[in-house]
This record gives sequence, C-alpha cells and structure tokens, in this order.
Amino acid sequence: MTTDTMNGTEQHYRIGDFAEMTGLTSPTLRYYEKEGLVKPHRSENGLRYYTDADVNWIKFLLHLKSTGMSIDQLKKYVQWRAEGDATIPKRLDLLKSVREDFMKKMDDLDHSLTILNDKIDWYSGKTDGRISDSEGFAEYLENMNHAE
Amino acid sequence: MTTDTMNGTEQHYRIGDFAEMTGLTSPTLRYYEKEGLVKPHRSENGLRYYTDADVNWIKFLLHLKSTGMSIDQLKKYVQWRAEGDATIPKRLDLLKSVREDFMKKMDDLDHSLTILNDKIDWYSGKTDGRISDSEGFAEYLENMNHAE
DNA sequence: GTTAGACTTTAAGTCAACTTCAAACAATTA
DNA sequence: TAATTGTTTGAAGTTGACTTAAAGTCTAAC
Repeated sequence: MTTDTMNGTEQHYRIGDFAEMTGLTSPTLRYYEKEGLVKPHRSENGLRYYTDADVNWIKFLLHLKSTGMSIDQLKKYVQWRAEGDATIPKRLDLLKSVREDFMKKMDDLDHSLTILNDKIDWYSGKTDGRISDSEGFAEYLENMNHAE
Repeated sequence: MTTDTMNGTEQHYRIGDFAEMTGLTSPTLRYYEKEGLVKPHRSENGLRYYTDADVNWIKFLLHLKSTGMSIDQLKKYVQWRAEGDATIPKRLDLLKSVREDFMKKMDDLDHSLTILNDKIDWYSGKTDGRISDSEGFAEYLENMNHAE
C-alpha cells in the first residue's frame, strides 16, 4: 500500500525544490533532462514538475554515477528502462558489470589508502625518531610488505 | 644499503620508458613537469631522463591523486617537499586531512555499492519471482533498512 | 496590481586534465 | 648512410560535466 493509494494525492515538486531535495542545481537538472536522464512532467503553463518517483530515480542514478558511470552509460540504462520489463536482463547484466568494475576500483582505492597511511606513519616515525633518518619510504614500504 | 651504494650505477630512463613504467604517457609527463609535479634531469644533448627515485615519487603521487587530490593540491605538497624537512609537519597535516576526506568518500562509495547490490538483488528477485511484482525498489530498500 | 523571485529557452562559456599538432633535432637500426 | 623511431618545444584542441548569460514568462507576496 503506497502513499498514493492511501490518500490519492501525489506530490508535485518544482525544479528549485526538487533540486534542493536531490542536492543538484536547477541547471544541472535541465542538463540531465536534455541528456535524457530524467523526464519531468509539465503543468498546463509549461513549468516542470517532479514526483516522488523522480526523487527515487535521481537518488539511484546518483549512486550509479558515483560508481563511475558516465552520463552516456547512464543514458543507455535509462533507454532500456523506458523499453519496459523485457530489458531487465540487459539492465541486470549492465549493473553486474558496473559492480565488477567498481569493486576493482575500490580495491585500488583501498591500496592507495594503505600507502597513504604508510606515508603518514613514516613521516610520524621520522618526526618522533621511531624511524631512522636513513630509511627511505620505499624501504619502509618493503618492510611492511606493501608493494609500490 | 641501497642499490646505489652497492654498485655505484644509477639507472637513467628516457621519457618513453619512464612513461611505460609509470603507466602514464610522455605528453602527460611533460604536462606534469610543466605543472611542477616532477623534475626530471637532462642529459648533455637536452633529453630528459628519470631515475628510480622519480619512479617512486610518481607512484606515490598517483596514489595521492587517486584519493581525489587535484593537480593544484599536489603542487602544494611538491613545493613543501622542495623546501626540505622543515615542512614535514605541514605535509603530515595535509596528508592527514586528505586521509580524512578520502575515508569519508570511501564510506559514500560503500553505500553506493550497497544500493547497487540491492538493486541487483531486487532485479534478480523480480526475475525469479522471489520478489512480488508490486514491490517497488524503494520499499525493498526500506525492508532492508538501507536508506536512500 | 505591482514587484521580487522562480521559471522558461537557447547558446555560449568554464574547468581540469590531459591530448594532439607541427616542425625540428637525437638516437637506433639496416 | 639512410630510414625509422623517439624526443624537443610551444600552442592549440579535446572531453565530460556542468555553469552562466540573456531575454522573456510565471507565481507569490504584499
């Protein structure tokens, strides 16, 4: 039972409010619309309005975007979505491959964090004398078994 | 005891080889040099050459870069590095703040991965009938206690 | 009813981080 | 020695993702 079926009202959000709700700006939303990523409705007088479904969609889209998907890749997903349930397998495959790539990227980021931590430790060791003046960072990494 | 002290030879790498070693391109290396991120040496005839120390530096720089640091921010770090050990505290502070920001960003990425996983599960559930036709993704997330 | 602020459009501008180009010089290979 | 490949420079071009501008229309508050 959704809010809709409960009271028959559907919230309409104008672009400014919707922008605030999603953390985007109005120009960005018009840009996304031009790129086909979101399709707001129009009131009689020509003003855009967005609904709660659009809020959910944009939130999910922003998650996809933060995995590294480009506007062009998102566009493909949106097109499939518009074609209906028949494209669910395609969408599923796309999301799985996005996940694959994303997890690899996160592994790299984890490694970068390790190196960053090591460098901070190494500097700290230099500062408090825990690490000898002559020990370079490369050797330090090697001793920690942290390649690169 | 370093390789240097062991045999007195120091490897010299020309820009193409160095590019391959670091995963960058020659133009990118020239661009980084112009921005002050790396200072190769020059042989008598004017050709750039890089050393193992430069390899280590670029590798570290790329880790910093993948935490989200911009060329401009890296430039600041490089300047401090050139000023000698007196700036170690500054560099340490900078790296710690970079780490702070980076860890927050990784938390966000973790969350995006969660949502992506949920969406994949949801689609899979739709496909194999495990999730009812009428259950939307937003409700599914709510049931999983995964906000947004 | 007037006015400030939000909205509409199309088009041009911005930004970071490269990438490509052109023309001349250096090094390697046949 | 000739040809090919690599390097040099400065400057211009590219890309993705917005952002800003300009000029007009709509809405809400007073």
